[in-house]
Amino acid sequence: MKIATWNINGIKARLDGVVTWLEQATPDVACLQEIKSQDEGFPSERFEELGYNVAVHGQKGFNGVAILSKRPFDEINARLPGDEGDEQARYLEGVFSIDGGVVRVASIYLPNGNPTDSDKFPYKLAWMDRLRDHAKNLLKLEEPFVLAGDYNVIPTPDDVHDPKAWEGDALFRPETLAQFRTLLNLGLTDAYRACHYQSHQYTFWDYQRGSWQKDHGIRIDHLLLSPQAADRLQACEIDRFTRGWEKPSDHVPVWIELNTG
DNA sequence: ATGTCGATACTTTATCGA
Repeated sequence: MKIATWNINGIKARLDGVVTWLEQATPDVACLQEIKSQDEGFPSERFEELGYNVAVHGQKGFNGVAILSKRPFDEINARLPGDEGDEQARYLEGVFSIDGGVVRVASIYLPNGNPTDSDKFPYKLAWMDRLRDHAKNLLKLEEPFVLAGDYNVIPTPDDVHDPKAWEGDALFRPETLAQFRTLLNLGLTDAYRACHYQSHQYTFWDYQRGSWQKDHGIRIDHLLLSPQAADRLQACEIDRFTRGWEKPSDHVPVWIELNTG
């Protein structure tokens, strides 16, 4: 079972690219972030034509997450628990039947948090608290689950071209990295790190300053696996090639292959 | 210091968010 995540930076601007990638990569589940669309504006029909079931949690103009799945959804849960007043569309979870059980997949768009002297940074840290609490509850189910998305977290200096250049940024602040480690320390596995020892492998290159041409990237899109999912992990790869396409997203897809036998 | 995108609105240029 191939499960992918991709921050597409606007579905209206990226529809043709997403369709092309889906036809080439043929993921069973694709988690999308930053759709920047309301539910009713999301082009579900284009994906249904490709054989996908579609779940959308949208918002006008900003944020927004979706899940495309070749298997039917047994369950769909939108919104991260822990703050009823949070109106930002950043979390969507689907449950799918596999042979002998289920697999749960979440599409996550973790807050950016910049500038760090605004209320956006404490919002990011609080959101990470909520994600950790939610993950802790999911772990009690002892199911395979995958938390996939744009974490807006550079886990270590090995995941950025120039650590100095990102010093003080919300994606690389010590508080952010500590929160991310706390999440991992519940017993989750960073799928890419489990499959690759190479450092300086990126999933995002800024549109500015020729970042792509100079390979000045960061690794901020992650798939975190429960122990039951990690035991089934076969592969994890970054589809770098989409960054060289016409009208690219600033992020590229990351995917795993899970043995669901 | 700046460079780029995408979406939005009292749009045709500025603003915000990233």
